[in-house]
Amino acid sequence: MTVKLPELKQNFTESLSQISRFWGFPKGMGAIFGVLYLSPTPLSLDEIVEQTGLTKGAISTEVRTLARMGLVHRSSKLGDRKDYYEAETDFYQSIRSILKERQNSEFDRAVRSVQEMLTQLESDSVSGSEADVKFVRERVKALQEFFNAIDSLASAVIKLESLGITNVTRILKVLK
Amino acid sequence: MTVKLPELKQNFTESLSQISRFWGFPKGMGAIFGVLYLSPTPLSLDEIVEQTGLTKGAISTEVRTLARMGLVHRSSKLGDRKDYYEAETDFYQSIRSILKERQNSEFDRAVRSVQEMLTQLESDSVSGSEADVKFVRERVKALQEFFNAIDSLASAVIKLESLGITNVTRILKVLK
DNA sequence: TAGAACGTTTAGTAGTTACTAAACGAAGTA
DNA sequence: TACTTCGTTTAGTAACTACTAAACGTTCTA
Repeated sequence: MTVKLPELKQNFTESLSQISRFWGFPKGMGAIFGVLYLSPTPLSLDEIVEQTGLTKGAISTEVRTLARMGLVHRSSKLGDRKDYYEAETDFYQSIRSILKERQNSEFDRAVRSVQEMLTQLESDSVSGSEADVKFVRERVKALQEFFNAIDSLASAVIKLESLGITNVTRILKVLK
Repeated sequence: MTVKLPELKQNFTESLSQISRFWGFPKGMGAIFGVLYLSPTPLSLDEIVEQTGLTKGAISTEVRTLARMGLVHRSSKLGDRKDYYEAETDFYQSIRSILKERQNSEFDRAVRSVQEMLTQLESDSVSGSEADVKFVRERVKALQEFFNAIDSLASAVIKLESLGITNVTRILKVLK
């Protein structure tokens, strides 16, 4: 038995919606990316409206954050007042932009705050029983080191300049 | 100028709350983990109530999901009816449990769904213009390969048996 | 100038989430 | 037995989120 292409496309966008929601993004974002990703040509805002069922307003705002994350690109044709959007197909490129975007975020602020605590703890400027301070210092330090490791891993991914999937497989071999 | 230890601990748990929320978990979870992580001894439910300001009910449920993720461990003393909780300090161990937990989740279902589409597309069981089908097939395939790469990376992390941070640094050197 | 074709912003809403307060159950103790 | 002392479950709520519908501003066109 055969499946019709438009039907399959719809299933695809639904899957992307779920994935989007799972990672804490609005499901509409996944849907928008989905239709753009499966479109051979860039789509206008109204075409996205038609294919997702969302309203212009919602798409207008969500497409902007998608662009900020580097997952879609906005372009325009000469002599055409519409904006056109297309999906980024290099996912590693996207990851890079997302990670850059997350820089200077609430997350980073919190991590920096932990870093400051550690320096305080290491400079003996914390009052309390010797043993207690030592214990807390070691725990905080361990967490800080973990954060650093994650951070290095992230920036390592950022540095992977469009070498694609083969690179990841290379890493995995090393891990064996 | 010096800071008092309890004050610093409180700042710490607030930072963890923010980090928790950033990753899509309730901020209470971060706070609970925070006080457990900075406690030299396992804490009872009521002690956590006291230090976080949350109610027993909330902690009861959230501590359970923390345990399921392997971030805290529940234990009990003989002749003491209370349960005691302590934080896992091997973060790589925790990551492993979290990733295992996320297996069989909504995320995985969606990914499998995409996998099924791909097999359909590759077995010529999709009706539509030749060029269109080909285009969609290639796009879906690229996404699928990306998912596989991420998945391999995840299971590679799972396999890192308590080798700690040095291992991550090893990986990073390879990436250079 | 009026009007159409865009994208954006705003006000309002349905649904969800992270809690609290309190009832509940189980298990030990007098 | 009744009384504590635990942890759990449930009902309700305040705050937030992802939207919709519609007003709005801008730019092109007649």
